Amino acid sequence: MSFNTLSTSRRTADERRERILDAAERAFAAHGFHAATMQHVAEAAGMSAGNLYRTFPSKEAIVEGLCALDQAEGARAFADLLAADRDIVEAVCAGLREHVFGKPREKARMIVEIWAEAGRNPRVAEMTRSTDAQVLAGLERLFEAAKAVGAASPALDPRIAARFFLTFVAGLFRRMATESDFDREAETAMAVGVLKALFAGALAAGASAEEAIG
Amino acid sequence: MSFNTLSTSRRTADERRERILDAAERAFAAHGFHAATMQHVAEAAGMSAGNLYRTFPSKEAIVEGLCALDQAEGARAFADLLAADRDIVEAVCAGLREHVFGKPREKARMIVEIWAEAGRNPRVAEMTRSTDAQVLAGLERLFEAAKAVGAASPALDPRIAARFFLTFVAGLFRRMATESDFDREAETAMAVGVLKALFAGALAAGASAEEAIG
DNA sequence: AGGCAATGAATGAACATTCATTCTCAGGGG
DNA sequence: CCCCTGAGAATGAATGTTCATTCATTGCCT
Repeated sequence: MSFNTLSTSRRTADERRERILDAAERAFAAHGFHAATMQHVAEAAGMSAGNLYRTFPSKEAIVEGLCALDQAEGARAFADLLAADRDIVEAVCAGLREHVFGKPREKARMIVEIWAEAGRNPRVAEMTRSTDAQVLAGLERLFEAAKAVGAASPALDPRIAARFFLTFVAGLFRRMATESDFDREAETAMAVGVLKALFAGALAAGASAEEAIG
Repeated sequence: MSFNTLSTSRRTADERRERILDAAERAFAAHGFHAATMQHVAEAAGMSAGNLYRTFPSKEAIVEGLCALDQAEGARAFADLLAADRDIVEAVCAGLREHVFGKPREKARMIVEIWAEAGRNPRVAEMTRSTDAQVLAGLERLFEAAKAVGAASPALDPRIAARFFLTFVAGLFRRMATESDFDREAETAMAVGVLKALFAGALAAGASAEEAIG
């Protein structure tokens, strides 16, 4: 029975961990990492403050656990994108709809909070760096694949396109986080337009400048 | 002489204010608004903690004063842009070089910090909202002017282009803030490419999708 | 002297963390 | 069937620290 006991305790420990991180996400999104108290987190999790320490050794551990979770989630969303078998442009649009515009406002706030924390906490900085690198590499492969099947202009530079896309999506999150009247419909339309222009080769090095006036 | 006395005391009060906000910027960029202490700010300003209260009524007032300053600075940078008499595309590139890529990393961190703070402090939220609105309106006028003089494609939608540009620049700041190896040269090149494509009409509603494959 | 600036120790509140205590519940013996 | 026991889970009051804010005091300039 030691197996059973172990697996049971494992499971409940994981559940508790998940429950606390879920609560922490709400508390931290509302107050920020440093202004939120352990009381806030405990209240959101429906348990006492002291009990949090049975699962996490410190407040900072909760912060870092949450950052890791969010980063992993972002990376997973991109992995889904790469595995898609549909039309590539369509797949990217769908990913944007679901994993960017589909997120609640608090999620965007949490992401901005993590960016700020990355500026001070080296462990969090390393998490964002590593996720960025993963996403950039994935996007690069995606654009290469799109070129290979003719879904993207041959003039497209995959590396530059990947950096552009990452930048653009980051900007979308910042605007979702701070604009209370963020218009998801209108912004989705803009994003789709941007994507199509990107695949059409608008960003190809130097080439587009000529078309401007002529 | 009451005039003199008044203006003298005004000036020194303003100087002190400026000096404190300058110090606060450094302290807050390093620790974040909530983890930075009044001691940190005082030390950075070269004065005692108690003395800060002769100029600001509270820590929060310093935070808000700093946010206001940064937002005003951003708005001013855009105003410069609008007043330029050069080629419009060139002026925008120059503005980007100076007011985005030309800023030190801490400035970008400060901006991300302000975004995070806007999520909790309504007064800060209002500041960012108002600056965004100003910048959006300015950009819209800029794109309209560019179309009028033939510097931008007639197909360009100024409103959409303005929203896109704001999003893109926000993403650049986020990446400057978090990427320790941010390559200003390479990113500037990318940004210039994006701008040229934008002016060339790449974002024109629907039109660009067709060019993609054909 | 006298007022203005600045100091830094003192105050009190807020908070992360700890820990003695209480609760819960599964199992077993009467 | 009921009571006991003990171990893991959970509580919440206590602890010690950190920090914003205050204020009595000191220095400085005219």
